[in-house]
Amino acid sequence: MDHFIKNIVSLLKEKIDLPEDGIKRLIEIPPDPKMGDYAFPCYSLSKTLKKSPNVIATELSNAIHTVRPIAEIKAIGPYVNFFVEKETLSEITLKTISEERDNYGIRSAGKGKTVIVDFSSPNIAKHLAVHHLRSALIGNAIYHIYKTLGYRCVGINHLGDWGTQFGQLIVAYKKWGGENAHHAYTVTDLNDLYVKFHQEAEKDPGLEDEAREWFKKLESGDAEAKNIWQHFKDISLKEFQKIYDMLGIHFDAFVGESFYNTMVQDTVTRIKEKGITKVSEQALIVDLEPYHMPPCLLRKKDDTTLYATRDIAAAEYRKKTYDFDKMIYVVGSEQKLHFNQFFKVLELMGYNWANCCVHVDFGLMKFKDGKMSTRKGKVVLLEDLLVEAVERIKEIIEEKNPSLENKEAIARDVGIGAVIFADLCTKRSKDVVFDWDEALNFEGETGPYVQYTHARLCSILRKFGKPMTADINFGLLKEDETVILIKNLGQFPSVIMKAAEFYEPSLICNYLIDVCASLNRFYNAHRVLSDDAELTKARILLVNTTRQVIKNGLRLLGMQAPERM
RNA sequence: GCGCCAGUAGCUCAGUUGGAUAGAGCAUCGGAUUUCUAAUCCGGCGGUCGAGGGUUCAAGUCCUUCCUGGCGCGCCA
Repeated sequence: MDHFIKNIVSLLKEKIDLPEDGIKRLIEIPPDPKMGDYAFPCYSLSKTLKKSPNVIATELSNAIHTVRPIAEIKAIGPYVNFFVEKETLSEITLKTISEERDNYGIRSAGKGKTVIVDFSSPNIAKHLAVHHLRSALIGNAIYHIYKTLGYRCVGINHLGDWGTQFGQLIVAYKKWGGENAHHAYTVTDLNDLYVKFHQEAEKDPGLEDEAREWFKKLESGDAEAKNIWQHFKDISLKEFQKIYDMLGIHFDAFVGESFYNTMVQDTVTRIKEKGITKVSEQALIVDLEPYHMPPCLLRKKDDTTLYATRDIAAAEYRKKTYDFDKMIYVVGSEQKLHFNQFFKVLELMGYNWANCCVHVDFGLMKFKDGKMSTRKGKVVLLEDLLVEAVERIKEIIEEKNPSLENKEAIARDVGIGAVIFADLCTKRSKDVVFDWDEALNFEGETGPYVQYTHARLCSILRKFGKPMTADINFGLLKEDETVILIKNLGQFPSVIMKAAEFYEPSLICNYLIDVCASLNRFYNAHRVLSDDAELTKARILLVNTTRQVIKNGLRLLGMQAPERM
């Protein structure tokens, strides 16, 4: 907590020839609370003072004296260790949380600044599958994390709704679409048409030309082509929305690639005017050789543009429309090179905001025995996974808490939450191997563990049933399990800051696991409700603030915090 | 071939600006409940941190070479 560190720095700065900031940076938290609450390592001083760090630590600890709220100063090896008054620690932490409630953790670091989060961004006319999960969940979490830090956030779903494949689909639809005319079209039907097109195209290569023809019509605004394409888009969006609703994900804008179709020509002209383009093998490129990258292709030899061109146009448009301070692209790491190239082109175009663009990449999702691929039909549909997770939770509820009211809704919150937590729990950069059993295993460090802990706390508060107060005797919260928990609670704001700095939602997951583990240790060792009214009041405050922190943390991840389960 | 990412306990992973004894969960073995939800908690077992070399008082963390796996490398997105 900043409060104590400030006090420690002011004690140390009298005796140490280091800037305040330097001292502050060195202060750390000892691995074992028995050693102290904060520690100052003396290694870096030993060079200038030409003494061993142990000697310096001893001398320093003798030279400075305790002042409230620092209770004790002790040299242990090369460290000066500080013990704070537990009462003050508890009071500051718990009062802050119970005053700020749902706002605990909110900061104003981003006040007045705008962040764009470009995430999920699936291709239309295809199902959302489990490998689409990561971008959606990581992006959603980052959106919430930045919002908590006071940024104005704009969540954009950059739909893949443009390209030659829509020419193919139109051809297939016109030729064989009647077969499904007896019912409302679904994404499955579109998928079937897509597969059928590729089967037929092998026999009849003329189909590819027809498809190119239709895409050209689409590009030039042909009414029939546009109507059919719009129909595909409507069908897809309707299905996507159903999944986003299940996941509790909201976008501020669904703006697909098609939207930039009218702008790309101007964009290309602007790039050309900068004199950074050249023609190579009939294509228009930006040579990135000086930056040790392959060239960025802007226009194919048939004069049509590529996705890099559309990305540049989109970036220009977004800067103009939203005047963002940061733009975050949550896209798989297989596109790392693409983003490096495209950011470099923005820089070469002279946009000083180019370095405000960030590619937040993540490892890909694979099956145990190979890659996922829509072409081979080797995918697990996202909806199937979510439904299965909810079903599985329902069985567990039936077994453990059959009298629970509102089982459906709670199973939904817990099942979906389990999937969200499992996906966000590992660091972004790691590849994830999808395994049904693993994805649906809810024991140990999982979403249900966190939600269950939350539900138990709610249960205690219900049973207590009286108004709570932060006006308690903080001296009663003194056991080891209690103090560790309180210290954990106080770390929440800095964990959010760190998660934002590294674009790493997994830090929130790890933190919540920590808090819950501390809580459960406390829960097992001490009774909250007892005949001792003062002690009960104090522990109730601890229970309520812990509940609040868990709830706020889950919200950052896009998860619900059910009060019973 | 070149570039990027990953490699830590049997399995899945923490360990971010180099610091005190490398930590969790799962699995396995043993224990805790007259109790606020046992979807919990405690203990045992389990490690040449992929390998070698280097920098440093100090390296899982930084540099370097190599090994393994994944991804990417001009007209797909």
